[in-house]
Amino acid sequence: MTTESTSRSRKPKRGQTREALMSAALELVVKKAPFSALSLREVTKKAGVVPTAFYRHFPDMSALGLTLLDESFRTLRQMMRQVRQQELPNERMLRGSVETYFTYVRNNRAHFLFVSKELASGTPTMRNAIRREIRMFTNELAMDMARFPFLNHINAEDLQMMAGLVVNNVTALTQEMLELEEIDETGQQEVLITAEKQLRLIYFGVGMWRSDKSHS
Amino acid sequence: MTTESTSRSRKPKRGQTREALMSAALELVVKKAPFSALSLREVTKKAGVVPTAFYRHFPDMSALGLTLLDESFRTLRQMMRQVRQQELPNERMLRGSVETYFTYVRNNRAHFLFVSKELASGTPTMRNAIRREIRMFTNELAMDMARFPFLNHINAEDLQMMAGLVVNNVTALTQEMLELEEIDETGQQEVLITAEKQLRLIYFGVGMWRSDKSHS
DNA sequence: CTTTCCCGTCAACACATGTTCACTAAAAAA
DNA sequence: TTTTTTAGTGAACATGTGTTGACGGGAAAG
Repeated sequence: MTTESTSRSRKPKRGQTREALMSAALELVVKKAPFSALSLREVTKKAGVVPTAFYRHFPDMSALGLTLLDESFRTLRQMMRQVRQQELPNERMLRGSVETYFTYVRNNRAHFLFVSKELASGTPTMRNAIRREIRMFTNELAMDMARFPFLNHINAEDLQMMAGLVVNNVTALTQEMLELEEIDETGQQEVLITAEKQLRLIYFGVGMWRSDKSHS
Repeated sequence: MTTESTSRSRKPKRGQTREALMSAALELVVKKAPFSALSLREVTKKAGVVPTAFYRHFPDMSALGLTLLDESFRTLRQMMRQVRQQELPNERMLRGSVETYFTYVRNNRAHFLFVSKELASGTPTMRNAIRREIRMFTNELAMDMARFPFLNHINAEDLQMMAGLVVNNVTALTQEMLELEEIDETGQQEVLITAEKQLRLIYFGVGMWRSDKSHS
């Protein structure tokens, strides 16, 4: 027995209350409302703890929110790393990346949902943090693309634009996927196929790119 | 004098309270929080009316929300109509459409912001209504594209996919634009340029589209 | 051992919230 | 005109909220 688990109203829960608070909040966000609509008491109740215990771990709700955001970012970066270390771009790579990505989304619904909601409805602090993170992803993607042989005739600015296009779409499709029931296999498969098609269009459509008339 | 405007604690405000409530709520959403975080009393206070007066116009807050959504949709459809009745696609059309669209966004910040926030953080009812509306837009766009001469070799399914790509991106760029300060002219100009570039890539990149190997 | 400190509990507060009810003045209908 | 309907007000309620303070048990440090 590791923690003397009588499980019944034992008082000090050995630092695991903090995590209980975090996952309680996360659950509530997933199945109820934006984080800003959660009340401290609500969270502590769901965590099985008295309201005042909250202050032992966080100064206030917004601190909890930022911690949750950090945790989500860790998930996101881990995903990014895994997607990036795919091999160089042959025809198959695209499908592979898309699949690993959306598998990640499925396995981390809560975090993706949290970020997605906060991006639109969070405090300015949160929104900025998320948008900064997304901009970082975009930059990394642009750098990766610069290494693709069939894209090496594209200048840096256009690569950035392309990467933005990709990220915007993946983001949108992610939100679409998150709206689906977890059971809806066919729906999820459709999103995946759409994603692959759209990315294919972006990647290979860029081949037409040549110096054209208008704009500076 | 039309409405006997002594303006000072005059009692019946002739049906204009309803609108006051709506725009009060809209303002609060714009500069404070998601709609779900607004309180009835907060709204009535901002509207300059006693809390109980609310019930003369709406059964509860969620009804106000739906009304606000309706109003926003009217704005959105009007915009769509105006963008659609642009001429057929020469090189200039793209820029023209992009400009009219984002002008609309600028002139209706509140409505676009409201919809954008509710899409992510609203009640399921709201989210579904918005997604349905967006799907409608996408379909109309696909139909419009079908009439473009240089796209008439694309089958319906791919057109739908293309339209989705366009809508996803415009949505994302809209949110980006809404994050900018209203004064930030250069920032807004940049978004506009990016938009045009990205759309150009989508529209003309599709020229490469030919029956290729993989996927069903 | 004793002391310290972490961490959960309980009681209590001041305040904001949604909603009710009865009341009334103006506008509209008769 | 009189009557009815519409749309505002005020007092009052039960409940939910963030936060404070003093208390105490168990784990870790001395």
